Amino acid sequence: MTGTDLATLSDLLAGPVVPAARGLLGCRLTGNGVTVRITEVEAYAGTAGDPASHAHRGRTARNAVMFGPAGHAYVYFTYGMHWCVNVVTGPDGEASAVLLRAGEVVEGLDLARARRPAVRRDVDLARGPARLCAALGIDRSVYGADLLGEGPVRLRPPAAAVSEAAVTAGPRVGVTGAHDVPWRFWLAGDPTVSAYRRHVPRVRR
DNA sequence: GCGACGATTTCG
DNA sequence: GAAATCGTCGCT
Repeated sequence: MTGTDLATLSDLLAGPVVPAARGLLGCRLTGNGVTVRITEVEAYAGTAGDPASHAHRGRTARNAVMFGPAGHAYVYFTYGMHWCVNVVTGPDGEASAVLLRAGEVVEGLDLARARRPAVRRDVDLARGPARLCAALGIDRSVYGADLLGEGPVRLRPPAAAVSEAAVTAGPRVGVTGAHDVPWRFWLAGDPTVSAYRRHVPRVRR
């Protein structure tokens, strides 16, 4: 993402998911008084051949917003306690999206600390998709919101341009399949990037 | 209607 | 290493 205006960002998000994911690095996401600079993302394709995507088996009530226009928030609840947020990408009718996995808190530090009482180091405030949502106060109410609009949760272009050389790619975290697809992107060396963990199936009892 | 499991985090 | 905790989706 080298452009600095909202229209450029909007156009990028309406295109293919991988460039959109790369372009989201460095963007700023503000949620309820806390702003993060996005440092780690993952791309998810729609129904076409990405078994890790929530839209892989087609449209449901939960993933419906993924099939809509780009720039809206796909928020989902997981593990019975955590929220995660995606930015919908691609043309209307195609269900691709980018999971926001981590960010650096650049505004509202005290508020973020209050929302994440267990955290000791500031770099951990939004280091992980559910942590990022907790720090920004994102929950079900944000589902479907236009992030390029003027709501309580807003996505804006980078304050400073992010060079392609600063971006590293690797396999996505925690997904059940498609370990060979390098669709996780992060800013190399940034301390707020989350740790890589392979998917581990839960043990039944 | 029922049950397995998850794009996770935290604590021991 | 394992618990916490519940919405979602496919059907055991």
